[in-house]
Formats: sequence, structure tokens, C-alpha cells
Amino acid sequence: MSLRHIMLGLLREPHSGYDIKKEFEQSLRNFWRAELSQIYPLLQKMDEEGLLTSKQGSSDIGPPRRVYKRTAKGRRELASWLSGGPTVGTERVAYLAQVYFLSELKDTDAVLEFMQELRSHMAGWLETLKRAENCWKANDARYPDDLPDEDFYPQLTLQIGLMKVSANLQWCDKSIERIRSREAKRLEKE
Amino acid sequence: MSLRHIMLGLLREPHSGYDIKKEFEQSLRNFWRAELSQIYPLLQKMDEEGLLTSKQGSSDIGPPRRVYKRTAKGRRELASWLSGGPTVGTERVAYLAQVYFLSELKDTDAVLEFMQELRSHMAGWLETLKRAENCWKANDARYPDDLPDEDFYPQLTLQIGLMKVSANLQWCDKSIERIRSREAKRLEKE
DNA sequence: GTCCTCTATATAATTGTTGACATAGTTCGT
DNA sequence: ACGAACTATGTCAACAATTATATAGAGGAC
Repeated sequence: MSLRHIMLGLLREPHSGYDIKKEFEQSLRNFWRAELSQIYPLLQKMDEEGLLTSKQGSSDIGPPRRVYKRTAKGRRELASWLSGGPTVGTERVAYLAQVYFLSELKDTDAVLEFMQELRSHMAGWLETLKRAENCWKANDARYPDDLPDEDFYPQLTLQIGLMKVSANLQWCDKSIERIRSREAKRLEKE
Repeated sequence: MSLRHIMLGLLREPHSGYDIKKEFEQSLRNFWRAELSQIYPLLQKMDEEGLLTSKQGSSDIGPPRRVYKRTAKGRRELASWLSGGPTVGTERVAYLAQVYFLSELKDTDAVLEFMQELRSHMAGWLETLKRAENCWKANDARYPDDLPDEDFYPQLTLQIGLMKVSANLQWCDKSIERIRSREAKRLEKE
């Protein structure tokens, strides 16, 4: 039940479905994703349930926008999610499942290619996060802990994002080295 | 499409549905989870699709077991998943979404309680992973990189698991400190 | 003029996942 | 003798997520 709660969090301020999608592609990218085909029906459903209100907005460009905002009931629903304590044990990381079974690729070059592609994904992601961090440092260089709560907690998630992606990158490098040295040892023996 | 591929990976050796569930609770816990109610129907479906074969086994204890093993077709299906390169960008971490919106909890004590509960989850998980690591070190202390591939790659995932959970634990501690010092500053001003 | 991208909303079909329920034999403690 | 915990298999309803498809105006590239 996380997506509806994330949307309730975003809809403290009015947003359209399209706006929400952009948030997922920017700040929420670190820990959740959602497609428009999931967002639009859910907005309608939550509107029916009384968690949101909507109104027709206008736009200079393209078709008309429908803008949603959470109700008091929606606000309470979000607070009760947070009060229930951290939701742990639901994490899924598909690429680690793939690494677990990499012995199925009988060709060491194919394994190395896999790991290098993973490394390059991580490197790109790290750059993105560093840019986001610099952007924030530029604005709040002198008082990082004086931020309003609404910015402080998102930045905590940016920090752990940086830590995890750095760890991933180091692990990729170390793993590639280990795989190479195993292969070298194997060739020696022949 | 990850669960079916993970099951194809496990079914290099014959397993029952119940066995597979135990694997998810032990070695795969780091990156995927699945319930029995998902495993049993999927085994039947993959059997129909010709990715698995099954045979009725006997057991000393409890009701009879049905044991599955992958076919050559299943093996190829798994290889093609791995050849497609790493599946990235699908990760979901619900507790980070919660942290992102922690400003909705107006009471700092409630926020600290949330973070401490998260910290204690991470500490417990770290202990579990360290035990798993020690168990492996005890068996293969002298030649860690001489392991057969089938053990080497799972251990790579254990290493990144340890790194990520340690990073999480450090981040929890640092975050709790920052939240406390913000609160202290706020009280000073009054 | 045509194609591409961006804004913007939406539906349909399919697949994946969770949680509750139902069944049943074995072993162990009290 | 009774209940709890463990082995073992499964169904069903509800909910969540993905992929493909449809529509349509505005702006820029070629």
C-alpha cells in the first residue's frame, strides 16, 4: 500500500497526474517508481474514497489539467502509515538476484560484461545524485541543519542514496577484479 | 519477470515449493521475497509451460512432496534473462519513502521512535548477515577465491548485502543525531 | 510539410503479489 | 490426551504493477 501513501505525501501541494510522474522521475527515483497508467486510475480511486479533492485547471500548452490535493482524511491516512513504523523486508533488487545466478553464464567474458554494465549504471546514477547534492549545497551552504522539515527529510534520503550507490560502485569494481583474478588462476592451471 | 527466473535458478537442483520458500527466507532474503501462495501456482504454470519437470516424492514426515527441477528449456530461459544485462531501476524501498515524508509527524519523539525502530531492524539484519559470513569463512578460510562458481556469486551478493546494511546503520545513527540537534536548537530559541 | 518531443489524460489486457483460508500428518512437551 | 510447532500443498479474492495503445494540441528540427 505504499504508492497511495507516497501520493498522499506529494499532494500536500496540488499536483496533476503528470506532475506526480515527474516527481517520481526526479526526487523519488531513489526509492520508488510508478507509471502514468498506475497514477491516473489511482488518483480517481482515491478521489472517490474521499482522500483527495480535484479541480479542473487550465494550461497554456496542451490539453486541460486536472489538479488533485489531499483532504484532511488523506492527511490522516498518511500520518497513520508513518505511525505504523518502518515498512521493512519488502525490498526487491532484481540485479542482485541475477548476480546470485551468474554461474549460469559459462563464459567469463559474458559475466564481466554484465558486471561492467552494472558498474556503468551505478556510476551514472552516482553522478545524478551528486548533482542533486551540489544543487542543495549551493542553496543552503551555511545552515544545512536549519532547513525546514519539508526539505530536511528528503535530504536524509538523498544522503543514504549517495552512500548506497557509492557502496555499489566499489563493490562492482572489487567484484570485477576478483572475477578477473579467478579467471587468470584458472588459465594458469592449464 | 524476476520470480520465475529466480525459481529457474534454484531448480538446477530438485526442490519442492516448501524448499524454495525456505531458500527465500535464508539466502535470497537480501534481494527478493515470495510467499507460498505465489510459489505453488507458479510451479504448476511453469510445469505446464515445459520449463520444469515434476515428480511425486516421498517424505518421512508430513504429507507427500512434489519435487520440481528445471528442463533444458528452463535453463535456456534463465540464461537469456542473464544475457539481457542487469535489470536496474526497478528497486523499491518503502521505508525510505516514509523517511521522505517524516515531516508529517509533527512530534519529534514520534520521528525519533521511527528512526530508532529502523535502526534496530538494520542492526538485527546485520547480525544475521555477519553470522552467514562467519559460517562461510569457517568452511573456506584459506581459499576464498577458489570457491566453485555456484558458491562464489552468491557470496558476492552477501558482500554487497553487508556493505549496504552497514551503510544503513551508520546513516540511521547520524540521522538520529541530526534530528536531536535540530530539536535542541529549536528549544534554545524559545 | 513531416516527424519528433513535450504537455496532458486515459483505458485495456495481462501479469505479479499479498493475505486469508483450508487441509492434514508428525513430533514434542505437559 | 491435548495443544503447539513444523512439514507440506494448495485455492481464492483482492490489490498492485506493467505494457501497449489511443487521443490531441504546441513547438521545434529538418
